[in-house]
Amino acid sequence: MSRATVSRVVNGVRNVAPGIQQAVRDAVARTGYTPNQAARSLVTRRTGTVALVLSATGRAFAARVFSDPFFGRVVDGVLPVLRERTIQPVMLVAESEEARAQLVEYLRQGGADGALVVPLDADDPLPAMLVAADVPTVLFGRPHDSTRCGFVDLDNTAGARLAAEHLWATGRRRPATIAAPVSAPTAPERLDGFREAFAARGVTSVPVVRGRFSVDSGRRAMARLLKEHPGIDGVFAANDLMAQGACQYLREEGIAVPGSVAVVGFDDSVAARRAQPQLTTVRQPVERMAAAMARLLVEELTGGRPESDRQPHEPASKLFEPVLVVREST
Amino acid sequence: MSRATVSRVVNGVRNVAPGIQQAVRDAVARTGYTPNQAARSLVTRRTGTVALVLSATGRAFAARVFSDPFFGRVVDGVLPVLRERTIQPVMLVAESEEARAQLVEYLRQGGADGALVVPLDADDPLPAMLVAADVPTVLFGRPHDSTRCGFVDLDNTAGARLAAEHLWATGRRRPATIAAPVSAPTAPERLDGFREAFAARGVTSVPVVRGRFSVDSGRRAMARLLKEHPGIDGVFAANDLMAQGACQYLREEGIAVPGSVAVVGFDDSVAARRAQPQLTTVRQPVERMAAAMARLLVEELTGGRPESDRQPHEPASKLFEPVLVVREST
DNA sequence: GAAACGTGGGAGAGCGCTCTCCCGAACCTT
DNA sequence: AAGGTTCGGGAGAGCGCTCTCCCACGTTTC
Repeated sequence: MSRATVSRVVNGVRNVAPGIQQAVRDAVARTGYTPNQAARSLVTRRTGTVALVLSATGRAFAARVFSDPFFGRVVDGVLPVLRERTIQPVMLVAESEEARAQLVEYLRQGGADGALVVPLDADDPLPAMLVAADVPTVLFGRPHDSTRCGFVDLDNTAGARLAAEHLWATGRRRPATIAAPVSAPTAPERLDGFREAFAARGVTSVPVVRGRFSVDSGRRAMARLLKEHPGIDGVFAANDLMAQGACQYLREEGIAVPGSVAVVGFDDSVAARRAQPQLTTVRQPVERMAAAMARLLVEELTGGRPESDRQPHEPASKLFEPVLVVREST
Repeated sequence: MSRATVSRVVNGVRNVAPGIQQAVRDAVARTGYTPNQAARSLVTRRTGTVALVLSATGRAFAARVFSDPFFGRVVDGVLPVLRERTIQPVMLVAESEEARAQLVEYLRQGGADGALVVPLDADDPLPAMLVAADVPTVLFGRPHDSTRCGFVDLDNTAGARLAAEHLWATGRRRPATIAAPVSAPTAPERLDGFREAFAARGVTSVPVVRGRFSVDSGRRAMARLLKEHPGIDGVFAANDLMAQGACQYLREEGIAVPGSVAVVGFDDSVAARRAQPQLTTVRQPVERMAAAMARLLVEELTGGRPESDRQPHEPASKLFEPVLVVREST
């Protein structure tokens, strides 16, 4: 029997007589034969693999990533989409500049067919590097520079506006906000959206303290806010973890939530439900966004580009709308 | 110029005249040439890649993994070791039975040179599957069955004993423990170690409630413990997150920590320092253990086995001793 | 000055697959 | 019954590297 026939059976291409098919399968099972991935991708120019890249500069890498439920949600969203298509998901991390270079090299050498990138900093150079290296790439969050690649994004401005309008509607007139770190991609939108919505209603001064997305930083931010602006009656935090921290601090200080101060979070992560009180928050459908991101990439990969008309790129993207979820903290 | 010369320059093997070397480098830079990884591994039978595998059965996969600082510490420990040797780390997850099968297939086809496995359940079949598939494997935690492969482990019994002895030494005579989920690999050792140490001192009845490694489950466990055994004066939790939850609950109920009830955690993760009060805890050097795990695998991979004397396996392993860290909660 | 040696570079054989031909046999069609 | 049309299977050419020969040239040695 020829290699060709075996190949046909294994890959399920063309017709092979059932008898022969069975014979091949038996032989495969008997000998424990495994096709060599390297040889296969050498000719197919495919690895059947997609990289999920987590990019964060600076230290305390793991602490940043593995304490926030956010990335877990991304993983949860991406996995089913890839599994369903029998694409092997591999997670890559770029925790330093060297790591980033190594990673780009790995991908351009064909380590994976494409990359799903979750940048944790707005000025992350990785997306641009990948696009320059001709790696099919889809981002979580709009690319900040002119990098032309696919992405999914949330209308963060609208989300922040939702929070502001809700606080306004429930009678809060002395708002403050615990903003994201300046480096965060979503920081400006969530901050400005909140401020502008209040400005439009005549409230021009909104105290801002930056947090670092953690529960702890939320506590500290709340403490500072309260010290510098004792009259505050409504707080919008740029994620649920910080909102949770704010609530903890307020209650410890004997300040009623939502009685005296209302708190709105962002994301609607598990933390929002787990917090005491349960958080009113702006829902970001992370899992759905991540799934969409994976689908976008898969389409680009299988997009049947007939070799010739490979446009420089035609970045597809998808936008999501936030929704306000009202619970106990407002 | 021949391909061979280029290959020699790129891989830095043998002597190549400096002039020629420069010429090659220039050409590479100019044309943006990138060697094809697939072709290379086809002949070298190496990918230059090591997989860090996270295996967890059951649902809420991401929630389990990305909310506990534990896995982040493993990553932090593994990365430097691999980076230093320019081995590309790829993280793989086995979140379902299918995923597990797919993953094993991927690795035996040569998707990576070896696997570092962190099983979250004691009865995880993955390690055995990998060993059966001839994938060089090193585990975090002693293999539960007769799987012959390398591993690193902590003396969990000794750790639990440390906690017990400390509680005893500080005058606690009515201990209780918030144990790990039955499925956790470390559950029996940490539980039995604690009980036996007290039994040796004449305290035979130690109430046990199972938690799920989360802050929340720690709170609930503490609540139940207190309700069913109001006299408790010392609690040992199987990880810091649960200890933190226990402290939170106790303080909310107006019970002084460590005044009325002392609390000891396990791991010495960031959560221990962040908790209020700061946790007395049994230190598990996760980063060092993870680094050792990576080194063990690298040695097995580069271990110069001269092809012929490939023993069935000679599993190397390394054991670590826990240390008690006394802070404010006792 | 000839033989021995070392050193840099080319030729070419694979690595293990996939995939395009191509050919023989069986099945229709008129 | 002769031609055309499937259909199943084999042969063999690569995919892009690495690595072992092997050869040509310069350098040393007696």
